[in-house]
Amino acid sequence: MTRFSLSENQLFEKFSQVELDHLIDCSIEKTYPEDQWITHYGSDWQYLFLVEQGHVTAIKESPEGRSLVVTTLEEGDVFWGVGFFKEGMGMPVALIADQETRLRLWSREKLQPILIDNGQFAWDLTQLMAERMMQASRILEELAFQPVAGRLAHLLLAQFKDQSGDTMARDLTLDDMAARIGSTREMVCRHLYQFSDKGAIQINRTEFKITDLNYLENIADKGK
Amino acid sequence: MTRFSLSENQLFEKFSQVELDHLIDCSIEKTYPEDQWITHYGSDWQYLFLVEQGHVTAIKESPEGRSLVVTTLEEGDVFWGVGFFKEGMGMPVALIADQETRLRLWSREKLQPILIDNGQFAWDLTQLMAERMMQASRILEELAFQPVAGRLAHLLLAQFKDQSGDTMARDLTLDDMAARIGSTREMVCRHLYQFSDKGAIQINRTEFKITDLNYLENIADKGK
DNA sequence: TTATTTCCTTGACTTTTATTAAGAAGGTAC
DNA sequence: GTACCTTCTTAATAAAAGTCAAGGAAATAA
Repeated sequence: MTRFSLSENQLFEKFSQVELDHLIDCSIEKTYPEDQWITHYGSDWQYLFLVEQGHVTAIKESPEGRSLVVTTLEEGDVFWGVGFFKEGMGMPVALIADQETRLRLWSREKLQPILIDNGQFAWDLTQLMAERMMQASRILEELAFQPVAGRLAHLLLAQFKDQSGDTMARDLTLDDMAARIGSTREMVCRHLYQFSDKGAIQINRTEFKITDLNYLENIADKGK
Repeated sequence: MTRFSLSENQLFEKFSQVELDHLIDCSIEKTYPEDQWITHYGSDWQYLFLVEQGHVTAIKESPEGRSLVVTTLEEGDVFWGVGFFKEGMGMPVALIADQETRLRLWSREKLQPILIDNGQFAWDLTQLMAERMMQASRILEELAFQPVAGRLAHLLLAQFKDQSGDTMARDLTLDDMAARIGSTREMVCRHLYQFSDKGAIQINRTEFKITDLNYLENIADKGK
């Protein structure tokens, strides 16, 4: 049943089996069906968790209905609510299981004493936090300095660079892409066909292919 | 000479005098003249520091010459280069002393063993990091969902709300404001006079006054 | 004081992005 | 197959943001 075990994550690899067992004792295992909200924006959610199975999207939503996907969490990823660190701080994003997902959760209450007791563990956690901070920083930069075309080119490269030249099914909807770059489906559609006009990609209603990595990289690097 | 002492900062308040002395022994004190660059974007800068005196601006710059002020650090604030946590990670912002500034710096090398040894210290540091993450999150939200007018209104409120009704000197230049909200001086100027047309502020070349907090708050809350 | 520099203001114009609306293609359920 | 639903596509239009250019006010230096 376990798809992903604690010891495989960098954050837990330094623990002995006994310690791991204790950590598991302190944790809650919880399964979320597809499209279930794990926590909402603004809620005081005091957990740190490991994605043992499935897939989670962290998303910001504006009251006008626009949304921005900030990060996605895969099997083996560790994430947290800010409330885990500072009581009373509301979630800066909502978390949604976009497949059936199993999380292993630790409440602040249970884990904090262990962290304070184990400086190495706490230190390793700061490193994870630093990585997340860099992620946020990159998004910030794109949003501040890059036009939509650049952000879209970057997204295409990040997601499909390794399959460059292959014809792929369009598994991300226009809305998905728009949410990842902070724009609208229409803009994404238009820019995709613009890329196509320039020969950078080939695209139709259901599939597409990257034909000129170089061009996309140029577009993505504008403003960098 | 010391304007700000270690023990005044929340991060260090739990240490005994002996420990504080040791921390000071491990640190480097460095003074930067006005407008000096403390570190550049992208550099592998492995320090955590306390601002003992002066004022530091953390800024992102695009090659096209636009810039975005991400945060400002006052006396007593603690900040760090990402390299302090993860070797090889380049600074996501540049740091500039915008007055004569004295920092107390700890290299990763010197402080990491102390953190690993002292879980409480490491835990307290994670809290600071969580706060910074929230800051970044708020900027992200504004940039993604709020138009320039909203971001500007928010800036005015954040900076001058408490002096609402008073006539103030315009100490922030248009460029300063533009950099804080990710826009251009012309846009800022235009929106300021637009606010003035609506009776929300009074403004001339050298001074201004907030006359309708409510109006500004409405504008700032659009998209929230 | 005069010269010089920095900063503010404005209008005209361009570019980018978003909105609205309509229709078509593909997939799914019956 | 037909009806229905979702997603994609495109055009027209509007709104927002940015750029360029010019001129003027204030501050600073000589």
